[in-house]
Amino acid sequence: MGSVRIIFHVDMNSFYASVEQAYNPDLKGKAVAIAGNPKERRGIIVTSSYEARAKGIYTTMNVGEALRKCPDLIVLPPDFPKYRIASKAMFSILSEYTEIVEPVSIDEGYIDITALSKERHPLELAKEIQLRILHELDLPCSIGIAPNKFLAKTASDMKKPMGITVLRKRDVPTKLWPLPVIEMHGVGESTSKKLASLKIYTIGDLANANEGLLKEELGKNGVRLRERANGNDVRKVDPDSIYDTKSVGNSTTLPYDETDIEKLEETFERLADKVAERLAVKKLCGTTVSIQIRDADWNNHTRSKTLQNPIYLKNDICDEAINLFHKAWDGAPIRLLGITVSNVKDITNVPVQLTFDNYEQYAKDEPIYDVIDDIEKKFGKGFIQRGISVEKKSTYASKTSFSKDFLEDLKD
DNA sequence: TCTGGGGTCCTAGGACCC
DNA sequence: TCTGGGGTCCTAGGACCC
Repeated sequence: MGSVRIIFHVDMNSFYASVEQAYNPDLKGKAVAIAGNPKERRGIIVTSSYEARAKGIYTTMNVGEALRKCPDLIVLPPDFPKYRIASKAMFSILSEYTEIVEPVSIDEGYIDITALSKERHPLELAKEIQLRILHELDLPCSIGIAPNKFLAKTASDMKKPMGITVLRKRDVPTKLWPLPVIEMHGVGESTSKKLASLKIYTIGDLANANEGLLKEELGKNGVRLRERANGNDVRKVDPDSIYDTKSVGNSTTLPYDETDIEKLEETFERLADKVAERLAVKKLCGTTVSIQIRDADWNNHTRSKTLQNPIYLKNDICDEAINLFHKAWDGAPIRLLGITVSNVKDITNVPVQLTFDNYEQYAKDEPIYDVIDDIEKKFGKGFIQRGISVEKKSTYASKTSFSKDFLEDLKD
């Protein structure tokens, strides 16, 4: 039999607000909220201190509304560099105890302390970690202790702020089953409605529901949720999960619903610039470009295109995005635009994409050099802009990289 | 309560290949 | 000749989480 694991879920309490309060003690004990962009319509509350929550402030609330409800609310813009520093410090405390640390987001993570638990009582360990984070970083957190990720996560949610909760598998029928099914992580509004139509209202109903029925109505997610409702979850704590990014995107809600194509194209420029920048930081490139369009009625549309060769440059991303946009847009006012690059790979494992400026230094010893020469003889120096790729012992020209004229010419 | 921006995972249909 | 089954990739949309 596989032995029982012991997993902690560490969840920082109202993280952004707590970090602000830690940096500026004047904010302690006060109603503090972090809002996306306090002056524009996109200004919504992202996090708020417990003092603010007590006055009816909640996440996603509009800033104007929040201020009406709580006039002395201190609204701050987010300061991500600050939060990242606090986050790193928190995870570095966790990694003093074990290497099996999995950051889930900036303010929460799992650790597997099964091995450590031979020497130390898990509850004592949790108390120590919680107090260290409080004393060294001035930040409150809640910790869930359980034999798997789902139960640990559920447990950390049960007591906030500064809670420590143990949730054993044998506690599931008494502590979880009576709760409405929407309380479960992984069940949102849509799933809970679907479940209600199947007369499944509580987590207990879900745990004891017919598996075939769930599979039929909700696909594999239904089966998985049923497992979780029974307290089962075999997912490992994976320290490497943060290193495999699947996509990089950026989106923005426009100041007002927009129909002006120039403004929209400018927006795509900015989005592409940010995506390119963030890809560069992560040393990634990708083959699929998607755009997201949200109209005034909150209807979302996506369009995507998968290319032959991965891209990462701002202009390449922007061109693809604008092309997709023109194919999809019917002229209706637009509320939000987004660009995402997916199917990403590490840029160092990908054939070098040459530009006119750098091809000489890369191509010197490669057969591609002759090809470039030939092309330049035919079309003049400066014709090649990008898209000659060099791989060990093989060369190819990217389809998407040359002008139409050039492709026409190749036909004969 | 009329809603930001970052993501992940899943599904279903169609194209295409063997 | 109009007919199987399996697998992979692409696209669009949806659900969920923080």
